[in-house]
Amino acid sequence: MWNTTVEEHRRTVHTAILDSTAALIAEHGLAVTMSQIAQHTGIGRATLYKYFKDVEAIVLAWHERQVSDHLCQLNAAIAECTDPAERLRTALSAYAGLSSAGHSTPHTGVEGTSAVQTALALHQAPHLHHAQRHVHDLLTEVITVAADAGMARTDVPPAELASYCLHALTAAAASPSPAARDRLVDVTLTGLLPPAG
Amino acid sequence: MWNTTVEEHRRTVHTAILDSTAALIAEHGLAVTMSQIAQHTGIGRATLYKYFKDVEAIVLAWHERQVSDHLCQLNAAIAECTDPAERLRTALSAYAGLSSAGHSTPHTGVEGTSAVQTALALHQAPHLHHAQRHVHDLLTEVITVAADAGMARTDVPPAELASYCLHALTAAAASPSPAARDRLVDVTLTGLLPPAG
DNA sequence: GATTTTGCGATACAGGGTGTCTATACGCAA
DNA sequence: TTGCGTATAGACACCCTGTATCGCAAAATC
Repeated sequence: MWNTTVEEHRRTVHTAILDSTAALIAEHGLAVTMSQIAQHTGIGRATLYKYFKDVEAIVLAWHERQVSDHLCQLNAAIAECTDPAERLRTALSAYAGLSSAGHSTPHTGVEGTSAVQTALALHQAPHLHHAQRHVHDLLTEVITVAADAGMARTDVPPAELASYCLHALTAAAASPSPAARDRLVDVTLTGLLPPAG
Repeated sequence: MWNTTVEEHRRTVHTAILDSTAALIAEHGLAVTMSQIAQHTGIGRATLYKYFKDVEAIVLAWHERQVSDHLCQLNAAIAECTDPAERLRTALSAYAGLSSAGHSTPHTGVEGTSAVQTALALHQAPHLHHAQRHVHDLLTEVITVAADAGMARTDVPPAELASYCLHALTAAAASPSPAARDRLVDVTLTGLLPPAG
């Protein structure tokens, strides 16, 4: 496992731990032990404690990495869009796809993140995790731009609208059908429209 | 603790276990042990195993009871309404209030159920729990009636709309402000309207 | 190339949670 | 009152945890 330098080795082990944890969670659920993670990663159990304090820290780090990836994909998806309305729809559609991504590819060990996210939220309810907050901020910005262009309602704070979207789109995890996902995005998008009359 | 008959005693202990578990979860999060539950309930740890197989079974039973109560409150709330549109708004508003109920009254030990619900969903993803499905069915029926009356869109299956509502309204847990909750209900309700044009 | 530094694996230990077995005490029916 | 079913608590072995320690290998430095 020793590649070149020390720091790179630590980075390799770090990601290997996160990958192993993801695979174990996908197989056995949230009831993962430090022993299982160490054994699956191929390192000593005591060594694992040099990298992470406990299981929760590992799961949290893994979730953080997942959401960071989602954030990058979201940024990439809306980068090409110039029209505020299209940017908004693209963002929602991309997030809906990410929400249901885990269920379609269980082999990769990428479970749905929403369950873990809310499970962890019990302990750290007050402040959302960094990456998750970044996603919220990104969507808030997109909605604000759309609202300035008259494409979204202004009687509700954009931050609340973003929270509404993020929660509503998690329903995409229940139905992996792409058509259903499109319908969900459409319905969610309708909720953002200014009240008629 | 022995009241009258045996069966009633078992029922008393059963509810006492669920109450203790709720209190412990509200205080320590999901990391609850059988030992803690037994000690807090005032019974032997081995006795606890006669009532429930493991912690997950207890949490699941508690969640089932919570959702059942929610279902009753929903039914009571919409019972007085005759107009389909008002029935729909009342149902959504009531559910939004229930979603954020736990955070305002931590003393009662009634934590927010959404986090536990999705955390448990990791293990039993395919089939929702009985009571939760009942809530979904109830909302589906309300939406169907509203759609028949022309108050809701018909291009999306009512079941999907119900799922959309249930997920979107869980955003109410983030902001305990009643005004924000009303805005959320309004936005969610807008998503149910038929597409303009 | 030798020395120092650092990371790593293995082992051992105490503390606590888990699951099960068994003996005791009590309600209940005959 | 006697026997049966049942609830209950104590006890046992097992596993996980968190930490401390030791020896080894490899990197970093001189």
